Amino acid sequence: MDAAHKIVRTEPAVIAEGEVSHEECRGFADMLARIGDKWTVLIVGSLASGPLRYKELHRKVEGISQRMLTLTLKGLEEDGLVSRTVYPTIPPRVDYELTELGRTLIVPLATLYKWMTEHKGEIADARQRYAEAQANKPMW
Amino acid sequence: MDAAHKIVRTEPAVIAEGEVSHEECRGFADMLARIGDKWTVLIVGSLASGPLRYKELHRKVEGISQRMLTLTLKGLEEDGLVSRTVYPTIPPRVDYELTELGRTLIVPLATLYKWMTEHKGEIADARQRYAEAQANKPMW
DNA sequence: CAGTATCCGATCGGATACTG
DNA sequence: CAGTATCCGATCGGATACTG
Repeated sequence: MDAAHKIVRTEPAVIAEGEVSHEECRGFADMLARIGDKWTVLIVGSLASGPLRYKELHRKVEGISQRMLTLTLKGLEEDGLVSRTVYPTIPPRVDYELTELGRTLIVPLATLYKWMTEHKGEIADARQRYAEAQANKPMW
Repeated sequence: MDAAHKIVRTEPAVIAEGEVSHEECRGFADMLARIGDKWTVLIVGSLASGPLRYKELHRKVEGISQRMLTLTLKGLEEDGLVSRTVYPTIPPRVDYELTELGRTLIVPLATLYKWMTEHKGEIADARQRYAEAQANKPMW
């Protein structure tokens, strides 16, 4: 059925100027679920300056629960963005570090971060205007 | 209490090389919840090539429910990223269009998109390696 | 056409207690 | 120290029916 699927796509290449196929969008959205996740970004940001131990991360990423820290790190490790190194000492020590792939992610995240810092004022203004417009709408 | 808050921050400026304060990170994370949202990105991408009506968006962003389309558009409008224009005809017509601010968002999203397309192969490989490593771990 | 309202299962994610 | 396991309320988000 994979073959049948391929036959249908008779004109695979150019879709339109700047347009993106449905499948590509879905893949994009799926990856975004990981990359765009709040804790993921905070953890990657924390590891940007060098490797950290589990507890150091827990302290640095304020507000994260053990559960979310562990789960998010597992996801990052699975995606090859973070490496996990166990030192079999007593007490045990585990270091987390960005992989080469993980370090490349810092660039687009920094771009996003820059956009946010540059436009957060405008967004705050827009929200206020929106709130006022909403408040003035009902007539009573 | 806002004043008291300010007095505490006696050394506001430089935090460290590349470091970001806790509050900044939180704001970053909060904005990410909007910007990094799956439907938000898909809608902004759909509107990148020009304004669309509600139903056109519904068709273009495959798989979105009316509920999520409406809610996400409201959020984007609230943040000033999308404008909503109502034509009081019968039947009604409503156009959604990226604002100037919304159009600036395309740049960082394109950067992220580029990163994903460039590295999705590596991520897929990493996932496979991880899955195999997991499968080989238990000894039975 | 462009929504709104309601219901309701699924996932998220914190809190807490326990473990190699 | 670096987790795992369990519980459980909160939010997410689809499906469906209805409306100006």
